[in-house]
Formats: sequence, structure tokens, C-alpha cells
Amino acid sequence: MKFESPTIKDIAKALNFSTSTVSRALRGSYEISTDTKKAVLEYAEKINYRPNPIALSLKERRTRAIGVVVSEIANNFFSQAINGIESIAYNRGYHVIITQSHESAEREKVNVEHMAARGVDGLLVSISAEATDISYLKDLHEKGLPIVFFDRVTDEIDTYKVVADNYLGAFHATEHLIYQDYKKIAHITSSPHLSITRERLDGYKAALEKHKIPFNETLVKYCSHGGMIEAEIEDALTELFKAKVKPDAIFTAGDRLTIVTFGILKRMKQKKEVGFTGFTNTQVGDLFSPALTVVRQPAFDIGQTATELLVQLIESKRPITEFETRILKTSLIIRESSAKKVPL
Amino acid sequence: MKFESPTIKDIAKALNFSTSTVSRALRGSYEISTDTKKAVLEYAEKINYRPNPIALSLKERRTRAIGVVVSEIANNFFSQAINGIESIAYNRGYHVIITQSHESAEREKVNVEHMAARGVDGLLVSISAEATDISYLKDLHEKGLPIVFFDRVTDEIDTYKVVADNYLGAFHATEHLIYQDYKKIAHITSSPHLSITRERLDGYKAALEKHKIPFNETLVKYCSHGGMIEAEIEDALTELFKAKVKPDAIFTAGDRLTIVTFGILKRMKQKKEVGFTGFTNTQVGDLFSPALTVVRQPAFDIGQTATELLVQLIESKRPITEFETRILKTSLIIRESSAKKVPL
DNA sequence: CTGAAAGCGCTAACAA
DNA sequence: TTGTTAGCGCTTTCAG
Repeated sequence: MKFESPTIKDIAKALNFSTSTVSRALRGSYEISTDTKKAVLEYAEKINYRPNPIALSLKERRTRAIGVVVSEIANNFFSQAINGIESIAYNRGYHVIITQSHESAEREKVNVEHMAARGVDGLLVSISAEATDISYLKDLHEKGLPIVFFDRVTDEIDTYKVVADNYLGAFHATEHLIYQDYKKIAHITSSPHLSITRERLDGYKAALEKHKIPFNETLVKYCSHGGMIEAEIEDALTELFKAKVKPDAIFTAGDRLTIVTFGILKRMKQKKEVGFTGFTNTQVGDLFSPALTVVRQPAFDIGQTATELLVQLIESKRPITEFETRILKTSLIIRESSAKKVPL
Repeated sequence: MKFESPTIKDIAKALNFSTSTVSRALRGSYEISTDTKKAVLEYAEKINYRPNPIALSLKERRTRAIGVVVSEIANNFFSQAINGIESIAYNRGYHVIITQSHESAEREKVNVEHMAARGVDGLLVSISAEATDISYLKDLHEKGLPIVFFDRVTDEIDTYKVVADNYLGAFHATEHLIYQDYKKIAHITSSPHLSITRERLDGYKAALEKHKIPFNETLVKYCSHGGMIEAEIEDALTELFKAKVKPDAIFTAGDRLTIVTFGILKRMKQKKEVGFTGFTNTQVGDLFSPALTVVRQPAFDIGQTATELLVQLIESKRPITEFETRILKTSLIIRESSAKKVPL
């Protein structure tokens, strides 16, 4: 089944002009007579002519498309970030191609390379939990493909980055738990490769230190699949509660991680006893039981900012060499799940 | 900033062949000598040659891309459906372009036409709540663009459709509420234009009828923006509870609708008194308070099935004229929110 | 077995 | 003001 659209040629033939005249008329070139323009425009309208963007891309070496790689869209943070991305891209005349890595390094690579080959003008990337080797990204970047990282960033590539203030977000969340009289705060986090993991861990440690609580390595659990594998989290929790130093509170470091951990805790009937807070952008934290204390990232803003920077990169005439990392504030929304510890 | 990839020409020049020889060698044509092939392949590998898909599309009039239009990805049903779509598309060699209408008819049209112009090989569409005029879709379809509808379908276009069994899903949910001794069951639903709205309403009515409960028009509230505008739902609820016949239970007809309604009810402190169930694919219904009784759609399956049918349509040599509508079963997951009515 | 040339839809330098 | 032509990267007749 083919599906044909009218071309410039059709217009030219019908009106007895050359294709170049039609082309120019269509784009309102000043060197075309008003009559011709009018005739062409009218006829084009009549047959519902649409320029073929593929041909345009081939010619102009640009597609006006930007590619996005996230771990998954069924994640409150990313779906909100994507809305931010779209909102900017849309009125800058770009369209957005979304792909999911599902936290798989291989899938991420395939997606990126597909989009690069397909000729996106630039890439918005949030690195997957399992990715360790990002040399393929580095190659593309060195070849001149504009890339902006958001949320999960890397030091290995020098470009714009947009992140939440993970350090402070984690710091405040942890300190909040401390103020609520929790002392043995476990931290469940994602793959240690990720920037967000390190930053949030650092914030957690800093809060402990400030309040003279010794850091205990066994209270930190890494889930290298970022919560995609529920058993991983279940194991982590089991270990935590089997250890001699049992946690009295839990602080989780990612959207999926938070929701899944919360669910497991509830099933384990541990819910009542432990304080709980975590990074998540869920809209329904207040509907949970107990209502969830959360660290919320400015996902929409992050998406918008990253896109603005990317478009800037794409459209800049001369290579940009000075890059900044934008850090946006998180907010701590305090609800029931982190309520003051009840003395035993 | 441009970002250049090696072309066939580069290979030809380096190896002193014509571009056609290189092209043939690359695709392993039988009429090329083994030596030549080997040389070309090796060199291509060495410089990391990738065929330019844009040029290919221009030539072959196909892109191996399928376009998706949903109202929003931050919706459990759609993000799960998209995962189903991707899973099939991916291993059939298609890539997936996702766009969101945000329930806006205009945005939907822009997206569809952009993708059509951009040359997707086919479209997977779930109609937006605000769409009334879909003649532009009809046009494209008549011109030969393969389209499969899923979830929110239309009678106006004859093609494959994949939906959940909305009628039975609504029927069972309503009947369940009736069995729990609720008698005045309100129905909060989306735009009356949508197929899912009609089907679910019919199921609701049928259950009432079966149990000899008179249908009361004032208990049905239409939110034509499908829950995108919270005030709309808030107004609906206020009206319901101000009326002389107050509902003792509520049945909601869509993912977003369900979550938002539940949240508002909770804020209104009406939660305790009314039975509640609704269509939603949330994964965390059991974490809510009260835990949510839900009608769950086989979103992943719907996505997969729709994609299989679309690929079939795209790849079929001769036009297909016999279309079916696949109807997949929903499941009712019973939890606390619909617990038996406490007698006053 | 290999090359020259045309063409997919469009733009732009060059001619007229 | 308009037409001719070449070319973007690739495939594919048609000729050797």
C-alpha cells in the first residue's frame, strides 16, 4: 500500500511553471510576481499540498526533530519531564521522538544510534541505570551531534546538563527524618554508576554527619536495575530487616524505587513501624496510606530547560565550548509517612 | 553545527569503485565479486558506515516508523499500551514515534498531519476526548495511510480496531457495587463523543436494569476534557452531592478520571461514605487509602495487538478490506473502596 | 562483474 | 520574473 502526496512537480505541471518557480512561490520569494504566487498558493491549497519533509531533510541535513532517551515513560518524573520537553520543542518547530531504554544499556545504544542515523538534530539523554560504557555517545558527540543531558548525567561528555539539586534534596529529606527522631535511616538507591545515585547518597551522608549520626554502610542498598526488578528491592528490604542494626526509617532515591519499596513495605506489614520518604514525582502521594512524604523534582522545568539549551546548541552558528550545568531546586512535601517516631 | 556521516560516495572514492558497485556490495548482491564485496564491507566497517535512512526513505517511500497518538503518556493505561506497541514494533524493525494530544482536537490534528507528512508507514490512534471532526484522519486513510485504532475508536473509518471489553467491564463493576448494597450509583465519565464513553455507559445501564434499579440521568456526569481539567470533575461532584438524590457510590470511566475523582473525594471527606470503583490501570491501587477497587484493561495486550494488525496492514501486498474489531477482556480487582455498604 | 545515469522531492546557483 | 541544472544519499535500470 502506498500513499502518495502531491509534489511540487504536480503543481508545476498543472500551472505550467517550472518546479523552481513553484518552490520559490511557495516560500514567498521576493523575486516572484504576485500573480504567480497567488496562482501557486491557491492551487497548492486546493490540492492540499504539503512539502515532503523527508526530501527537505535530505537537502538541508536537518530534520527538525529531537530525540529523547529516558528509561521509561511510565514514570512520573519522566512523563512530566517529557511534557516540558514537548512544550518547548513544539513552539520552536521541533518534533520530539521519545524512546525508552527500560534501564537497559543495550537498548539505549540501539535507540540512540537509530535516532542519530535517522538524523535527529539533537539528543536529550537521561542515562540508563545499567549503562557503564557510553563511548558511543561520546563518538556521536564528537562528530558534532548536539546532546544535552538531564537528570542522569555524565562527567565524560562536556556539554549542557540540567539536573535537580539532588544533593540538597536528599539532605533535606534525610534531615527531616532525623528531626522526626529517626536514627537508623536506610537508603535504598539505584545503580552506583548513576550521577543521581552519588549525589543523593552524598546528601544523605551530609545530613547524617551534620547531626552526628555515624554513617553505616550496611544501611545503604543499591538496586542496579533501578527498581525495574522488584525482587531486587525485596531482597534489599529483607536484608535490611534481618540485619542486627534494623532501620527505623527508609529513604529511597528514585521514582520507581520509591513506589515499589512503599508497596513492598506495606505487604511486609512493616509500614507502621518505619518512617518513609523518597524521591518521586507521583501526583497521588496524598492518596496513599499513609500519605507519602516525598522529594519532588521540578520535572517539567527540567525538561523545558534542557530543551531550550539543546535548541540553542542546534541553532548556534558557531561551536559552543562553554557549558554550564543548571541545577533546579527540589521540594520536600511532608505528609504522614514520615511522621514523628513513636517511642517504643 | 553539522554532523556528517560517511556516505557511499566516500567508500567509492576511497576504493576506486563506482557508487553503484558499493551500493550493491553493501547489500550483498550476487553479481558482485567476493573480493570487491570483502573490500567494501571491510572499509565500510572501518569507517563505521551507516546508510542514511533519510535518503532511503526518500527513495523507498517508506520510513519503517509508525506513529502513535494518545491523549497523554502520563496515564497508566497509555504508558502500558505504549510498552506493548514498542515491544512488537521493535522486533518487527519499526521504530515508534509517540505524540500526545493532551485531549485537544487541534493538537491531535497537527500531530497526525506532521507524522503523515514526515512519512510514517502507519498510525496507531486513540482519539482525543475533544475530537469531533476526524475528517482529516479519514482523508489520510482514504489516501492509503494504514491506521489502526485502539481504545478510543470511531465508526467513521473502516479499519482494524482493538479495544477492551468496555461494556462488560462497566457492567461487572456496576453489578459489583450493586452486590455491595449500593443503590444510587453515580457514573462520572468522559466526553460523550468517545466510543469508550458510550460503551461503558451502556454497561453501567445494563447492570442497573438487570437489578431493577431505575436509571437516573442526573447521576451521570460527563467531563468532556477527560479529566484534564480538575475543576470540571470538582463541579460534577459538587452537583452530585447537592442534588436531592445523592449518590451512595461512584463509578468512574477513565484512568485519569478515576485518580482525580478519588483525590477530590478524599479532600471532600466524602471518602468514607461512598463506594468507589473506576477504570484505571494504576499499579498502586492497593497502596491507596482506602485501597482501590479497579477495572483494569489489558493495556499491554491492546498495544501489542494493535501493532501486529498495523504491521500486517502496512506489509500486506494487496489492499485489505475485511476488518475486525478485537475485544480484549478487562478484569475487576476488588479492594476496600467498594466494600459493602454500611447500613445507616 | 562493474559503471553511468536517472530519479525520489526539494532548493539554489546560475542563466536568461 | 522565470527556467535550467545540479545535487542531497541511495537504489536501480540499462549498458557495457
